[in-house]
Amino acid sequence: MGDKTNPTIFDVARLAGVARGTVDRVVYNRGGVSEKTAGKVRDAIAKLGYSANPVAARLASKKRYTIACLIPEAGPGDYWDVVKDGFFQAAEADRSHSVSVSLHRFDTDSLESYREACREVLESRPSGVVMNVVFEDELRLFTAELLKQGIPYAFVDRKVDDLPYTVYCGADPWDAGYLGAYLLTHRQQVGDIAFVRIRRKSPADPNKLRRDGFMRYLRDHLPGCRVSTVFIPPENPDEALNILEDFCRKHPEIKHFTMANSRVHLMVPFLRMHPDPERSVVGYDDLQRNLDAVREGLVEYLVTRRSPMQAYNVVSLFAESLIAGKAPQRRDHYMHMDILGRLNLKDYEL
Amino acid sequence: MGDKTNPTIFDVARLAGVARGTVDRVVYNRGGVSEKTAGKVRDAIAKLGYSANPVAARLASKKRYTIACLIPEAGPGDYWDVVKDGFFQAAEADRSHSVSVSLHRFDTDSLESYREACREVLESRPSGVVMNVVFEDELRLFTAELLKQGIPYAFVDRKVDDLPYTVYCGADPWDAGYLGAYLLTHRQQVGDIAFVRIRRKSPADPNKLRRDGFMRYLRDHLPGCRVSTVFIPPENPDEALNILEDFCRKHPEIKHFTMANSRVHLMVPFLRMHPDPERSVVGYDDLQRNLDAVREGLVEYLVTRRSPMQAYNVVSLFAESLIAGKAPQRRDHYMHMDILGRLNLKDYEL
DNA sequence: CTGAAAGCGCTAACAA
DNA sequence: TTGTTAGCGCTTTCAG
Repeated sequence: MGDKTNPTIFDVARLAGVARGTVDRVVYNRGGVSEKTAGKVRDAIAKLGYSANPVAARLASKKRYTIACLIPEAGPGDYWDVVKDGFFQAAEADRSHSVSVSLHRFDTDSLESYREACREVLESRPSGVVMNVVFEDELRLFTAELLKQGIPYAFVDRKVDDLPYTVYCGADPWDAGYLGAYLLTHRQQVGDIAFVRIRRKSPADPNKLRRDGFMRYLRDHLPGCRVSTVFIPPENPDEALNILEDFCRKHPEIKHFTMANSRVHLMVPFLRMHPDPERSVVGYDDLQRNLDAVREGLVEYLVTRRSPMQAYNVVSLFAESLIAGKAPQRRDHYMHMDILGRLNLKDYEL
Repeated sequence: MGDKTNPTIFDVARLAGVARGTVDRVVYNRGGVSEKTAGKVRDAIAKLGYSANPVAARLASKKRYTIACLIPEAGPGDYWDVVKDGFFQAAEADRSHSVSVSLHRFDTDSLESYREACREVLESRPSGVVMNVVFEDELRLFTAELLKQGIPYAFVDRKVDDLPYTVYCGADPWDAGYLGAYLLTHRQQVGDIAFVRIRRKSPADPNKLRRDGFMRYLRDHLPGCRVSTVFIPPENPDEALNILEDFCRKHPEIKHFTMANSRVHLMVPFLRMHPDPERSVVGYDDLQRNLDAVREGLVEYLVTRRSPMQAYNVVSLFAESLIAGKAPQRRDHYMHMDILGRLNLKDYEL
């Protein structure tokens, strides 16, 4: 058990008969090295099993990386707000201050605002871009431009599979929907089900896959079950309350409710005013307001993944890959879906 | 927004009018500094808001820390085996190779073997000790000795609250039991319940708290419910099968089973041979064999926390604190309890 | 008790 | 295209 001290760039240089700088150049393919010497260096690296010491690299490097985050606008405590926090936490966790994060937001109801945000991102000449998928066609145009400019990008939450992104962190929305349906109906006497949706101005529909998964579970396990949809406005609690009350007057037999988006907390006023021990509600995502609703017993289960951690992960993995100058070990990071109920809420945190 | 470059040890030294080495001495209270200069240095540190750059520290430091892990013996894939993997992963993740881990195991049925293991640990003169709680009285003696020798220690999984440990990572076993009872009985027509236990040679009972939590839930929510206990041998699958078959012949009405330890997989042969759609089984801990049982539909829910990650966390937090030479930011790290069912198993991993 | 200085392994700017 | 070298911020040894 000799000194298990790792080979250094110096050892490689000596073995290859070149200077340390040259080794560095080939390790990070910075170019400007003849194929012949590069080969010698690569041989030496292989022979010694060398891999760069990231601690030393970070200390020596003064380079700064800026990651542009292109995500939807959100009010405080909303899903994308929490995600944003995760981004910044990752940047702050980098004690060497070599990575920073910039935010570019758009209105999910306005393609024009998305275009504008993309333009902004491009202008800021970032080292990389982290984004979500909303307007897929436009996004393809955007990534084409990024590719042309040599700017790598990563996806959070949703992705477009056939694009050459660097990393992805997220949970499969279809599976989440499927699980949600299970939690809502399993072991239950189930009549019909109410699917509560958000009234939107645009036809964008970010939660389609969750809904599909949900419906698929029902088709598989409760073929006779009927689903009624009801739309509520996100910005007007009173109106939402009225609509839900109205809906329940018309469908007094419906005891099972779900929402596919992250805002099941919008149902809270209604649920609070009309308690019903037979009712079950299942929602998604770990917003504080949703957790509160579970704690209060208004929502039975939440299907979640750690959204801040998910966001944290993309930027740290992405940054790592930028700094290391190479693709990450693993490209897709599927987050585990958590089942959150009143009894396992206590120690749920980032 | 000038250069937000952090103050360095050099800045502090200059402001305090001392040498860098001296600053280092007071930062890590290495001693050998007059109170007067130490005061000046502390003032300078406060004024500049200085905090050491861990990247540089790690690079410069040649010191090695060895963490002795004192845990029960375990066969491959058993709970403590998985935990052990987490320990080693944490040591490996330390690219600077400054921390290493050593293993000291004992037989949970033998106080003498525990004493022997403690002796071993002491002889190895480790920088710190990570351990679990089995023989509490003996453990108190051991920690007293550690204290005397100035060796800090951390707890994993279980702890003794009133001891001056450095860190703890674990989940509250009582809460886990409470949650398990909920998952087993909620929304169900519940008759009596079978509590399957491991036959042990010694009176040690590591899962008492889980059982207490479980029982408490029943008392709170199903006061009429009766619980029958059945003991199976851990090392003899055939006998276990017979015992369970026998038990079920005598109690055909019992449809709800649970085990408080990590080895619900011991029931698999029985469950496989006697399928019953009305039966529910709830177990604990994320052993591969348990996950397989869930995947196969034999066990409905598992209450888990990420055991490898939990182990990984103690070691890295503990190591961090050893290296930094000070108590960690947070001492108790309660892990979130996961609810694992067939539908959210897919992306469950470290 | 305190200061000075030689690294840790790598990066990046400059020279050759 | 390649070599050289001055740091990055901290630790640690050796003098004083």
